[in-house]
Amino acid sequence: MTDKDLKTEEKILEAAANEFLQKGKSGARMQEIANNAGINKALLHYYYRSKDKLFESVFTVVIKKLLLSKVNKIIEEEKDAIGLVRRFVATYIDIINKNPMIPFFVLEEITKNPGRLTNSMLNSGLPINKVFNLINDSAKQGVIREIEPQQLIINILSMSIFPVIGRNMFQPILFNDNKKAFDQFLESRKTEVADFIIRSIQPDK
Amino acid sequence: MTDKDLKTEEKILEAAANEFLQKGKSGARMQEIANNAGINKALLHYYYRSKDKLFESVFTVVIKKLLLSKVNKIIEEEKDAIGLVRRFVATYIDIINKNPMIPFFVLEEITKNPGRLTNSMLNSGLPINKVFNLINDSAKQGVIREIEPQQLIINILSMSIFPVIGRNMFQPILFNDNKKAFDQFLESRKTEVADFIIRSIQPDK
DNA sequence: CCCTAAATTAACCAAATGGTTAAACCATTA
DNA sequence: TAATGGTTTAACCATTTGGTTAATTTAGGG
Repeated sequence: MTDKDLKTEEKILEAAANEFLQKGKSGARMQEIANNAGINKALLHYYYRSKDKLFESVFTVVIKKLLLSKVNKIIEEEKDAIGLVRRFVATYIDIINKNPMIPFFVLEEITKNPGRLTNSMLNSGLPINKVFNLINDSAKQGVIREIEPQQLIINILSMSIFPVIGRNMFQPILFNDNKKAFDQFLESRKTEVADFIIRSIQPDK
Repeated sequence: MTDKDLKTEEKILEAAANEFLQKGKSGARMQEIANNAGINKALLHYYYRSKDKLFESVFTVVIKKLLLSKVNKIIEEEKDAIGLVRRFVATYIDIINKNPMIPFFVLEEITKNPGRLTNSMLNSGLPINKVFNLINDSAKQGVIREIEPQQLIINILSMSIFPVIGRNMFQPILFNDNKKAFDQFLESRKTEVADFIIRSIQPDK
């Protein structure tokens, strides 16, 4: 019982995640989720009462399980600004490459439904203050130049996330729609982006 | 007749743009568009046969009218890599700030419906080759360091576009949900981003 | 082996939604 | 002013869609 319970609930969540990630909240169809989970549609409502509730579950799982975990660890561990940039960029691009739908999915929901964040995600306690302090301290010690932490952080995130989100835009325009070339490009960015950033935050001599 | 024709068609297109920009293709409702245009729903189908056709019109207008025009001009005019970066970033961030919904709107459609690009947009003849050449030539002349044009271009676009797209994510997390502070932040990026980039592409001495 | 409670399904339902139709309206012009 | 053709509307329609209900199946414990 317990065994099959979990299996069914898990199957639903997985199918729902696929559907929501692919088509977004309003584009997703409960029937489709049921089909892909290999169950009757009524069972969806048996486990998760409504589409909204189901979405909520998927959203939480997707965010917590696939994004916040590794990131937090890196921030906690790394005490060196330059090293943090290197490790963060490499890890983050890697995570996103392996789950290319997630950033857009999260972005869509947060864009169309602001106020999502303040609750679950902000409480997830991502150690943003640590990053602020590290950037400021590193500047004071002359390891990097002075720079507003927000500017640096958003630059890093932008260059890590946006290329993947905008893949279907960039690949045709900048790579003749060559999938392999674009995959290589993304792979190379794990170090390229870090180098690009580090060059820019080198202290003025 | 002709006068009122255009007025109605225009009203529809405007209302449709608002609805599609706000809720996306699948979230948009024909009834809502009709309401906001102040007309009967049947009129929508009289002028634009279906939701798809209407969306198509909106999409084309939005892209051509609001994005490609100014950008092309800058690229055509500017012959200096550093100057191009400065002007492009300032202009682009400005355009996007004034139309913050557009990037996400375009992104959503292109993501969920790839193959959109190859037709209308790629034929719009944006002078991407000019940019490639300028970057390569500038590197050869020692004005900037060697860098893959794609890396540089995508870095520029990422840092210009993503902060606006991700506003509802960044504003709460990095700015205590202070709208004014974030507006100032975006404004300052018109020069900050250019500086950040230029520092990074300075030739190795 | 039977009883009970949870799991699962088939058949429905009501609301929403994109789309259609036939009639009314309005402006132009012959 | 009456005919004409484009414009606009009210009323419908068929389908889709999220959700419900009542009945059936399944599994485990006594």
